[in-house]
Amino acid sequence: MYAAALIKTDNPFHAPSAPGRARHEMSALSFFGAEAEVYAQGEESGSLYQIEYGAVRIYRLLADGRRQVVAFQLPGETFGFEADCCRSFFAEAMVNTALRIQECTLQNASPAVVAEALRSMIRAQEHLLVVGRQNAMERMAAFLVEMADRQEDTDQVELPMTRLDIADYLGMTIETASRSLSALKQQGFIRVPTLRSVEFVRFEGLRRLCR
Amino acid sequence: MYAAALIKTDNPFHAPSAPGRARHEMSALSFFGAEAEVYAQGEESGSLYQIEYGAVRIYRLLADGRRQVVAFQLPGETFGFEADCCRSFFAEAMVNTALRIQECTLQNASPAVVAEALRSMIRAQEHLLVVGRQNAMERMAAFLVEMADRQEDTDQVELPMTRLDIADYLGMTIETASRSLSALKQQGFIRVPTLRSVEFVRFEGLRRLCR
DNA sequence: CGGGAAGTTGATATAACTCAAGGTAGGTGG
DNA sequence: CCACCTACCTTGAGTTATATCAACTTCCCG
Repeated sequence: MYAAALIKTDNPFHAPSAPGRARHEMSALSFFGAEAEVYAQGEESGSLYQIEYGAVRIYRLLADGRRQVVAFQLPGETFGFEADCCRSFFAEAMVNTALRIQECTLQNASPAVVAEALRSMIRAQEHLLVVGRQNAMERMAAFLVEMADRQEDTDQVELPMTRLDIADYLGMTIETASRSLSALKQQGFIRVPTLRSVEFVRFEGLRRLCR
Repeated sequence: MYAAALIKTDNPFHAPSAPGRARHEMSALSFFGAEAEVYAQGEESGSLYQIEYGAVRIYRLLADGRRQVVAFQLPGETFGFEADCCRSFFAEAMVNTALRIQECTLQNASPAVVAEALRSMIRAQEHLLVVGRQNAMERMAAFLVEMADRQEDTDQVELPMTRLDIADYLGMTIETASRSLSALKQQGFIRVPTLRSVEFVRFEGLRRLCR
Protein backbone atom coordinates (compact mmCIF):
# COMPACT_ATOMS: atom_id res chain seq x y z
CA MET A 1 0.00 0.00 0.00
CA TYR A 2 1.25 3.45 -0.90
CA ALA A 3 1.14 6.30 1.57
CA ALA A 4 -1.47 8.97 0.95
CA ALA A 5 1.35 11.51 0.71
CA LEU A 6 2.39 9.91 -2.57
CA ILE A 7 -0.94 10.74 -4.10
CA LYS A 8 -0.56 14.02 -5.95
CA THR A 9 -4.02 15.39 -6.50
CA ASP A 10 -5.79 18.69 -6.16
CA ASN A 11 -9.26 17.28 -5.81
CA PRO A 12 -10.66 15.52 -2.74
CA PHE A 13 -10.82 12.09 -4.38
CA HIS A 14 -7.96 9.73 -3.56
CA ALA A 15 -6.73 7.33 -6.21
CA PRO A 16 -6.64 3.62 -5.41
CA SER A 17 -3.43 1.80 -4.57
CA ALA A 18 -1.09 0.15 -7.08
CA PRO A 19 -2.56 -2.51 -9.35
CA GLY A 20 -1.60 -6.13 -8.94
CA ARG A 21 0.26 -6.44 -12.25
CA ALA A 22 4.03 -6.78 -12.46
CA ARG A 23 6.35 -3.78 -12.55
CA HIS A 24 8.44 -3.43 -15.67
CA GLU A 25 10.94 -0.98 -14.26
CA MET A 26 12.40 0.07 -10.97
CA SER A 27 10.63 3.44 -10.96
CA ALA A 28 7.76 3.84 -8.52
CA LEU A 29 4.19 4.61 -9.51
CA SER A 30 2.59 7.98 -8.83
CA PHE A 31 -1.15 8.34 -8.58
CA PHE A 32 -3.42 11.07 -9.85
CA GLY A 33 -7.15 11.43 -9.23
CA ALA A 34 -9.50 12.60 -11.97
CA GLU A 35 -8.78 16.24 -12.93
CA ALA A 36 -5.44 16.23 -11.06
CA GLU A 37 -2.67 18.22 -12.70
CA VAL A 38 0.41 16.28 -13.81
CA TYR A 39 2.30 19.38 -14.91
CA ALA A 40 1.51 22.95 -15.89
CA GLN A 41 2.65 25.19 -18.73
CA GLY A 42 5.77 27.10 -17.71
CA GLU A 43 6.85 24.56 -15.11
CA GLU A 44 10.34 23.17 -15.29
CA SER A 45 10.50 20.06 -17.45
CA GLY A 46 12.88 17.12 -17.45
CA SER A 47 10.65 14.21 -16.50
CA LEU A 48 9.11 11.62 -18.76
CA TYR A 49 5.79 9.98 -17.89
CA GLN A 50 4.51 6.56 -18.82
CA ILE A 51 0.88 5.67 -18.20
CA GLU A 52 0.38 2.46 -16.24
CA TYR A 53 -3.40 2.86 -16.21
CA GLY A 54 -5.78 5.77 -16.69
CA ALA A 55 -5.61 8.60 -19.23
CA VAL A 56 -4.16 12.10 -19.53
CA ARG A 57 -5.07 15.15 -21.61
CA ILE A 58 -2.40 17.52 -22.93
CA TYR A 59 -3.75 21.00 -23.66
CA ARG A 60 -3.08 24.68 -24.06
CA LEU A 61 -5.21 27.75 -23.28
CA LEU A 62 -5.76 31.12 -24.90
CA ALA A 63 -5.90 34.23 -22.73
CA ASP A 64 -9.73 34.24 -22.73
CA GLY A 65 -9.99 30.60 -21.69
CA ARG A 66 -10.48 28.90 -25.05
CA ARG A 67 -8.86 25.47 -24.76
CA GLN A 68 -7.30 23.18 -27.33
CA VAL A 69 -6.57 19.61 -26.29
CA VAL A 70 -3.54 18.67 -28.40
CA ALA A 71 -3.34 15.03 -27.36
CA PHE A 72 -4.90 12.28 -25.29
CA GLN A 73 -2.43 9.84 -23.71
CA LEU A 74 -3.52 6.27 -23.05
CA PRO A 75 -2.09 3.31 -21.07
CA GLY A 76 1.36 2.23 -22.21
CA GLU A 77 2.09 5.58 -23.85
CA THR A 78 4.85 7.99 -22.91
CA PHE A 79 4.57 11.77 -22.79
CA GLY A 80 6.36 14.83 -21.45
CA PHE A 81 9.60 14.59 -23.46
CA GLU A 82 10.58 18.20 -24.27
CA ALA A 83 13.59 19.87 -25.83
CA ASP A 84 13.59 22.94 -23.61
CA CYS A 85 13.56 23.46 -19.89
CA CYS A 86 9.96 24.67 -19.63
CA ARG A 87 6.68 22.86 -20.18
CA SER A 88 4.82 24.11 -23.24
CA PHE A 89 1.49 22.58 -22.25
CA PHE A 90 -0.71 21.47 -19.37
CA ALA A 91 -1.14 17.79 -18.56
CA GLU A 92 -4.08 16.57 -16.45
CA ALA A 93 -5.37 13.14 -15.54
CA MET A 94 -8.89 12.58 -16.88
CA VAL A 95 -9.64 9.59 -14.66
CA ASN A 96 -7.79 7.82 -11.86
CA THR A 97 -4.34 7.42 -13.30
CA ALA A 98 -1.03 5.79 -12.35
CA LEU A 99 2.17 7.08 -13.90
CA ARG A 100 5.78 5.95 -13.90
CA ILE A 101 7.96 9.03 -13.77
CA GLN A 102 11.59 9.04 -14.80
CA GLU A 103 14.19 11.70 -15.42
CA CYS A 104 15.06 12.06 -19.08
CA THR A 105 17.35 14.45 -20.94
CA LEU A 106 18.09 14.84 -24.63
CA GLN A 107 21.46 13.17 -24.11
CA ASN A 108 20.31 10.03 -22.32
CA ALA A 109 17.09 9.53 -24.31
CA SER A 110 16.82 6.04 -25.74
CA PRO A 111 15.95 5.50 -29.42
CA ALA A 112 12.64 4.03 -28.27
CA VAL A 113 11.76 7.23 -26.44
CA VAL A 114 12.79 9.32 -29.45
CA ALA A 115 10.74 7.08 -31.74
CA GLU A 116 7.64 7.51 -29.60
CA ALA A 117 8.16 11.28 -29.56
CA LEU A 118 8.41 11.32 -33.36
CA ARG A 119 5.22 9.29 -33.65
CA SER A 120 3.51 11.80 -31.35
CA MET A 121 4.59 14.49 -33.76
CA ILE A 122 3.15 12.65 -36.74
CA ARG A 123 -0.07 12.15 -34.82
CA ALA A 124 -0.21 15.88 -33.99
CA GLN A 125 0.35 16.80 -37.63
CA GLU A 126 -2.25 14.31 -38.82
CA HIS A 127 -4.62 15.79 -36.27
CA LEU A 128 -3.91 19.19 -37.79
CA LEU A 129 -5.41 17.92 -41.06
CA VAL A 130 -8.53 16.79 -39.19
CA VAL A 131 -8.99 20.09 -37.36
CA GLY A 132 -7.99 22.30 -40.27
CA ARG A 133 -9.77 20.63 -43.15
CA GLN A 134 -12.55 18.27 -42.04
CA ASN A 135 -16.16 19.01 -41.13
CA ALA A 136 -17.78 18.09 -37.85
CA MET A 137 -18.91 14.57 -38.75
CA GLU A 138 -15.57 13.74 -40.38
CA ARG A 139 -13.75 14.99 -37.29
CA MET A 140 -15.83 12.86 -34.94
CA ALA A 141 -15.36 9.84 -37.21
CA ALA A 142 -11.60 10.48 -37.31
CA PHE A 143 -11.52 10.69 -33.51
CA LEU A 144 -13.35 7.38 -33.07
CA VAL A 145 -11.16 5.66 -35.68
CA GLU A 146 -8.03 6.99 -33.97
CA MET A 147 -9.17 5.71 -30.58
CA ALA A 148 -10.04 2.31 -32.07
CA ASP A 149 -6.68 2.06 -33.82
CA ARG A 150 -4.82 3.00 -30.65
CA GLN A 151 -6.78 0.61 -28.46
CA GLU A 152 -6.47 -2.00 -31.22
CA ASP A 153 -10.14 -2.85 -31.09
CA THR A 154 -12.48 -2.09 -33.99
CA ASP A 155 -15.53 -3.53 -32.18
CA GLN A 156 -15.82 -0.96 -29.43
CA VAL A 157 -13.88 1.69 -27.51
CA GLU A 158 -13.93 3.01 -23.97
CA LEU A 159 -13.71 6.78 -23.77
CA PRO A 160 -11.91 8.11 -20.69
CA MET A 161 -12.80 11.68 -21.66
CA THR A 162 -15.96 13.80 -21.47
CA ARG A 163 -17.79 15.28 -24.47
CA LEU A 164 -16.16 18.62 -23.65
CA ASP A 165 -12.70 17.05 -23.84
CA ILE A 166 -13.56 15.55 -27.22
CA ALA A 167 -14.94 18.88 -28.46
CA ASP A 168 -11.80 20.71 -27.33
CA TYR A 169 -9.68 18.06 -29.05
CA LEU A 170 -11.61 18.39 -32.31
CA GLY A 171 -11.76 22.19 -32.25
CA MET A 172 -15.55 22.44 -31.97
CA THR A 173 -18.19 23.18 -29.33
CA ILE A 174 -19.65 20.53 -27.08
CA GLU A 175 -23.01 20.92 -28.83
CA THR A 176 -21.50 20.24 -32.24
CA ALA A 177 -19.59 17.26 -30.84
CA SER A 178 -22.80 15.85 -29.39
CA ARG A 179 -24.72 16.42 -32.62
CA SER A 180 -21.97 14.76 -34.70
CA LEU A 181 -21.99 11.72 -32.46
CA SER A 182 -25.79 11.58 -32.68
CA ALA A 183 -25.62 11.82 -36.47
CA LEU A 184 -23.13 8.92 -36.67
CA LYS A 185 -25.43 6.92 -34.40
CA GLN A 186 -28.52 7.84 -36.37
CA GLN A 187 -26.83 6.87 -39.64
CA GLY A 188 -25.99 3.44 -38.29
CA PHE A 189 -22.22 3.75 -38.03
CA ILE A 190 -22.07 3.31 -34.25
CA ARG A 191 -24.05 2.49 -31.15
CA VAL A 192 -23.54 4.33 -27.86
CA PRO A 193 -24.41 1.87 -25.06
CA THR A 194 -23.14 4.19 -22.32
CA LEU A 195 -21.86 7.76 -22.26
CA ARG A 196 -18.28 6.55 -22.04
CA SER A 197 -18.31 3.79 -24.64
CA VAL A 198 -18.95 3.41 -28.37
CA GLU A 199 -19.67 0.23 -30.32
CA PHE A 200 -18.77 0.12 -33.99
CA VAL A 201 -21.42 -1.18 -36.38
CA ARG A 202 -19.79 -0.21 -39.69
CA PHE A 203 -16.17 0.52 -38.78
CA GLU A 204 -14.89 0.56 -42.36
CA GLY A 205 -17.62 3.01 -43.32
CA LEU A 206 -16.43 5.24 -40.52
CA ARG A 207 -12.88 5.00 -41.79
CA ARG A 208 -13.97 5.83 -45.32
CA LEU A 209 -15.84 8.85 -43.99
CA CYS A 210 -12.67 10.57 -42.82
CA ARG A 211 -10.12 9.67 -45.52
CA MET B 1 28.91 25.21 -61.19
CA TYR B 2 26.75 22.18 -60.65
CA ALA B 3 25.67 19.95 -63.48
CA ALA B 4 22.06 20.21 -64.57
CA ALA B 5 21.66 16.51 -63.78
CA LEU B 6 22.01 17.36 -60.09
CA ILE B 7 18.98 19.56 -60.22
CA LYS B 8 16.01 17.53 -59.11
CA THR B 9 12.91 19.30 -60.32
CA ASP B 10 9.69 18.42 -62.03
CA ASN B 11 9.01 21.82 -63.51
CA PRO B 12 10.84 23.43 -66.43
CA PHE B 13 12.60 26.05 -64.31
CA HIS B 14 16.17 25.27 -63.31
CA ALA B 15 17.51 26.40 -59.95
CA PRO B 16 20.65 28.56 -59.86
CA SER B 17 24.00 27.18 -58.80
CA ALA B 18 25.30 26.99 -55.23
CA PRO B 19 25.60 30.23 -53.29
CA GLY B 20 29.02 31.67 -52.46
CA ARG B 21 28.82 31.12 -48.71
CA ALA B 22 30.97 28.58 -46.92
CA ARG B 23 29.91 24.95 -46.50
CA HIS B 24 29.44 23.78 -42.94
CA GLU B 25 29.51 20.09 -43.68
CA MET B 26 30.91 17.67 -46.19
CA SER B 27 27.50 16.78 -47.64
CA ALA B 28 26.71 18.11 -51.10
CA LEU B 29 23.86 20.44 -51.91
CA SER B 30 20.81 19.35 -53.87
CA PHE B 31 18.71 21.85 -55.76
CA PHE B 32 14.98 22.06 -56.18
CA GLY B 33 13.04 24.48 -58.36
CA ALA B 34 9.80 26.06 -57.22
CA GLU B 35 7.07 23.43 -56.82
CA ALA B 36 9.59 20.57 -57.04
CA GLU B 37 8.83 17.58 -54.84
CA VAL B 38 11.40 16.75 -52.14
CA TYR B 39 9.60 13.61 -51.03
CA ALA B 40 6.12 12.13 -51.25
CA GLN B 41 3.83 10.45 -48.73
CA GLY B 42 4.44 6.70 -48.72
CA GLU B 43 8.01 6.97 -50.02
CA GLU B 44 10.77 5.29 -48.09
CA SER B 45 12.25 7.61 -45.47
CA GLY B 46 15.68 7.69 -43.86
CA SER B 47 17.09 11.00 -45.00
CA LEU B 48 17.26 14.25 -43.12
CA TYR B 49 17.13 17.60 -44.96
CA GLN B 50 18.62 20.92 -43.96
CA ILE B 51 17.70 24.06 -45.87
CA GLU B 52 20.66 26.05 -47.15
CA TYR B 53 18.41 28.60 -48.86
CA GLY B 54 14.82 28.61 -50.05
CA ALA B 55 11.70 27.23 -48.33
CA VAL B 56 9.72 23.99 -48.16
CA ARG B 57 6.09 23.18 -47.37
CA ILE B 58 5.14 19.96 -45.57
CA TYR B 59 1.55 18.91 -46.23
CA ARG B 60 -1.02 16.18 -46.38
CA LEU B 61 -4.06 15.63 -48.60
CA LEU B 62 -7.54 14.24 -48.12
CA ALA B 63 -9.01 11.91 -50.75
CA ASP B 64 -10.98 14.73 -52.37
CA GLY B 65 -7.95 17.03 -52.64
CA ARG B 66 -8.38 19.19 -49.54
CA ARG B 67 -4.89 20.09 -48.38
CA GLN B 68 -3.46 20.93 -44.97
CA VAL B 69 0.00 22.43 -44.83
CA VAL B 70 1.36 21.23 -41.48
CA ALA B 71 4.64 23.17 -41.54
CA PHE B 72 6.76 25.63 -43.45
CA GLN B 73 10.51 25.01 -43.29
CA LEU B 74 12.89 27.96 -43.60
CA PRO B 75 16.67 28.35 -44.11
CA GLY B 76 18.77 26.70 -41.42
CA GLU B 77 15.98 24.38 -40.36
CA THR B 78 15.99 20.61 -40.50
CA PHE B 79 13.08 18.39 -41.53
CA GLY B 80 12.31 14.85 -42.59
CA PHE B 81 13.29 13.00 -39.40
CA GLU B 82 10.78 10.16 -39.04
CA ALA B 83 10.39 7.19 -36.73
CA ASP B 84 9.07 4.78 -39.32
CA CYS B 85 10.25 3.70 -42.71
CA CYS B 86 7.61 5.54 -44.73
CA ARG B 87 7.03 9.25 -45.26
CA SER B 88 3.84 10.47 -43.60
CA PHE B 89 3.67 13.71 -45.58
CA PHE B 90 4.59 15.44 -48.81
CA ALA B 91 7.46 17.93 -48.93
CA GLU B 92 7.74 20.45 -51.77
CA ALA B 93 10.03 23.39 -52.43
CA MET B 94 8.04 26.65 -52.61
CA VAL B 95 10.84 28.66 -54.27
CA ASN B 96 14.32 27.81 -55.58
CA THR B 97 15.76 25.79 -52.75
CA ALA B 98 19.07 24.19 -51.85
CA LEU B 99 19.10 21.30 -49.39
CA ARG B 100 21.81 19.33 -47.65
CA ILE B 101 20.70 15.73 -47.47
CA GLN B 102 22.14 13.23 -45.03
CA GLU B 103 21.24 9.74 -43.94
CA CYS B 104 19.87 9.64 -40.42
CA THR B 105 18.46 6.80 -38.30
CA LEU B 106 16.98 6.76 -34.84
CA GLN B 107 20.18 5.22 -33.51
CA ASN B 108 22.69 7.69 -34.90
CA ALA B 109 20.57 10.83 -34.43
CA SER B 110 22.43 13.53 -32.55
CA PRO B 111 20.83 15.28 -29.55
CA ALA B 112 20.69 18.46 -31.67
CA VAL B 113 18.61 16.70 -34.33
CA VAL B 114 16.34 15.23 -31.67
CA ALA B 115 15.98 18.67 -30.06
CA GLU B 116 14.96 20.25 -33.34
CA ALA B 117 12.43 17.47 -33.95
CA LEU B 118 10.94 18.05 -30.51
CA ARG B 119 10.67 21.78 -31.19
CA SER B 120 8.89 20.97 -34.45
CA MET B 121 6.43 18.94 -32.43
CA ILE B 122 5.78 21.81 -30.03
CA ARG B 123 5.30 24.14 -33.00
CA ALA B 124 2.82 21.69 -34.56
CA GLN B 125 0.88 21.44 -31.31
CA GLU B 126 0.87 25.21 -30.86
CA HIS B 127 -0.36 25.51 -34.42
CA LEU B 128 -3.19 23.14 -33.49
CA LEU B 129 -4.39 25.74 -30.99
CA VAL B 130 -4.36 28.39 -33.73
CA VAL B 131 -6.28 26.26 -36.22
CA GLY B 132 -8.63 24.71 -33.68
CA ARG B 133 -9.55 27.70 -31.56
CA GLN B 134 -8.76 31.02 -33.23
CA ASN B 135 -10.78 33.05 -35.72
CA ALA B 136 -9.55 34.15 -39.14
CA MET B 137 -7.89 37.42 -38.07
CA GLU B 138 -6.25 35.81 -35.04
CA ARG B 139 -4.93 33.02 -37.25
CA MET B 140 -3.41 35.42 -39.76
CA ALA B 141 -1.88 37.46 -36.93
CA ALA B 142 -0.47 34.28 -35.37
CA PHE B 143 1.03 33.29 -38.72
CA LEU B 144 2.74 36.66 -39.20
CA VAL B 145 4.04 36.68 -35.61
CA GLU B 146 5.38 33.14 -36.05
CA MET B 147 7.19 34.09 -39.25
CA ALA B 148 8.64 37.21 -37.61
CA ASP B 149 9.82 35.23 -34.58
CA ARG B 150 11.42 32.58 -36.78
CA GLN B 151 13.12 35.10 -39.04
CA GLU B 152 14.06 37.10 -35.93
CA ASP B 153 12.86 40.34 -37.42
CA THR B 154 9.87 42.22 -36.03
CA ASP B 155 10.13 45.00 -38.62
CA GLN B 156 9.25 43.02 -41.71
CA VAL B 157 9.09 39.49 -43.12
CA GLU B 158 9.58 37.97 -46.54
CA LEU B 159 6.96 35.36 -47.40
CA PRO B 160 8.22 32.53 -49.63
CA MET B 161 4.68 31.12 -49.90
CA THR B 162 1.54 32.07 -51.85
CA ARG B 163 -1.76 33.13 -50.31
CA LEU B 164 -3.08 29.64 -51.02
CA ASP B 165 -0.20 28.10 -49.05
CA ILE B 166 -0.97 30.43 -46.14
CA ALA B 167 -4.68 29.59 -46.35
CA ASP B 168 -3.94 25.85 -46.37
CA TYR B 169 -1.62 26.31 -43.40
CA LEU B 170 -4.25 28.23 -41.43
CA GLY B 171 -7.15 25.92 -42.33
CA MET B 172 -9.17 28.50 -44.26
CA THR B 173 -9.93 29.46 -47.86
CA ILE B 174 -7.73 31.75 -49.90
CA GLU B 175 -10.50 34.37 -49.89
CA THR B 176 -10.67 34.39 -46.10
CA ALA B 177 -6.87 34.58 -45.89
CA SER B 178 -6.87 37.55 -48.24
CA ARG B 179 -9.66 39.29 -46.32
CA SER B 180 -7.89 38.72 -42.97
CA LEU B 181 -4.68 40.22 -44.32
CA SER B 182 -6.63 43.17 -45.72
CA ALA B 183 -8.33 43.68 -42.36
CA LEU B 184 -4.98 43.71 -40.52
CA LYS B 185 -3.71 46.21 -43.08
CA GLN B 186 -6.82 48.35 -42.87
CA GLN B 187 -6.61 48.38 -39.05
CA GLY B 188 -3.05 49.65 -39.18
CA PHE B 189 -1.23 46.58 -37.86
CA ILE B 190 0.77 45.98 -41.02
CA ARG B 191 1.69 47.31 -44.44
CA VAL B 192 1.99 45.08 -47.49
CA PRO B 193 4.56 46.69 -49.82
CA THR B 194 4.66 43.70 -52.18
CA LEU B 195 2.67 40.47 -52.43
CA ARG B 196 5.52 38.54 -50.83
CA SER B 197 6.46 40.86 -47.98
CA VAL B 198 4.82 42.34 -44.90
CA GLU B 199 5.99 45.31 -42.83
CA PHE B 200 4.97 45.49 -39.18
CA VAL B 201 3.55 48.78 -37.93
CA ARG B 202 2.28 47.65 -34.53
CA PHE B 203 3.96 44.31 -33.94
CA GLU B 204 3.08 44.07 -30.26
CA GLY B 205 -0.55 44.77 -31.09
CA LEU B 206 -0.43 41.88 -33.52
CA ARG B 207 1.05 39.65 -30.82
CA ARG B 208 -1.64 40.69 -28.35
CA LEU B 209 -4.28 39.86 -30.96
CA CYS B 210 -3.43 36.16 -30.99
CA ARG B 211 -2.63 35.39 -27.35
C1' DC C 1 2.63 46.51 -73.92
C1' DG C 2 0.08 42.24 -73.53
C1' DG C 3 -1.23 38.02 -71.29
C1' DG C 4 -1.84 35.09 -67.57
C1' DA C 5 -1.41 33.86 -62.92
C1' DA C 6 -2.22 35.43 -58.39
C1' DG C 7 -4.72 38.15 -55.38
C1' DT C 8 -8.76 41.00 -53.83
C1' DT C 9 -13.43 42.21 -53.16
C1' DG C 10 -18.49 41.56 -53.26
C1' DA C 11 -22.87 38.90 -52.68
C1' DT C 12 -25.02 34.92 -51.12
C1' DA C 13 -25.20 30.31 -48.87
C1' DT C 14 -24.30 27.32 -45.14
C1' DA C 15 -22.06 24.89 -41.36
C1' DA C 16 -21.06 25.65 -36.90
C1' DC C 17 -21.75 28.68 -32.84
C1' DT C 18 -24.62 30.58 -29.22
C1' DC C 19 -28.26 30.62 -26.14
C1' DA C 20 -31.80 28.08 -24.05
C1' DA C 21 -34.50 24.25 -22.48
C1' DG C 22 -35.03 19.52 -21.53
C1' DG C 23 -33.34 14.79 -20.79
C1' DT C 24 -30.37 10.96 -18.80
C1' DA C 25 -27.43 8.56 -16.02
C1' DG C 26 -24.90 7.76 -12.08
C1' DG C 27 -24.19 8.62 -7.28
C1' DT C 28 -26.12 9.67 -2.54
C1' DG C 29 -28.88 9.51 1.19
C1' DG C 30 -33.22 8.45 3.24
C1' DC D 1 -33.86 -0.35 -2.54
C1' DC D 2 -35.80 3.53 -4.36
C1' DA D 3 -36.07 8.39 -5.14
C1' DC D 4 -33.91 12.42 -5.63
C1' DC D 5 -30.11 15.41 -7.03
C1' DT D 6 -26.67 17.05 -9.86
C1' DA D 7 -23.48 16.98 -13.47
C1' DC D 8 -23.30 15.80 -18.03
C1' DC D 9 -25.30 15.40 -22.25
C1' DT D 10 -28.68 16.17 -26.04
C1' DT D 11 -31.78 18.73 -28.80
C1' DG D 12 -33.94 22.96 -30.67
C1' DA D 13 -34.07 27.76 -32.59
C1' DG D 14 -31.89 31.67 -34.14
C1' DT D 15 -27.33 34.02 -35.25
C1' DT D 16 -22.87 34.56 -37.27
C1' DA D 17 -18.35 33.64 -39.24
C1' DT D 18 -16.54 31.54 -42.94
C1' DA D 19 -17.22 29.09 -47.40
C1' DT D 20 -18.68 29.48 -52.02
C1' DC D 21 -19.36 31.56 -56.40
C1' DA D 22 -18.33 35.25 -59.30
C1' DA D 23 -16.29 39.44 -61.03
C1' DC D 24 -12.66 42.46 -61.03
C1' DT D 25 -7.73 44.07 -60.19
C1' DT D 26 -2.87 43.85 -59.78
C1' DC D 27 1.51 42.15 -60.51
C1' DC D 28 4.97 39.88 -62.91
C1' DC D 29 7.21 38.34 -66.90
C1' DG D 30 8.11 37.98 -71.49
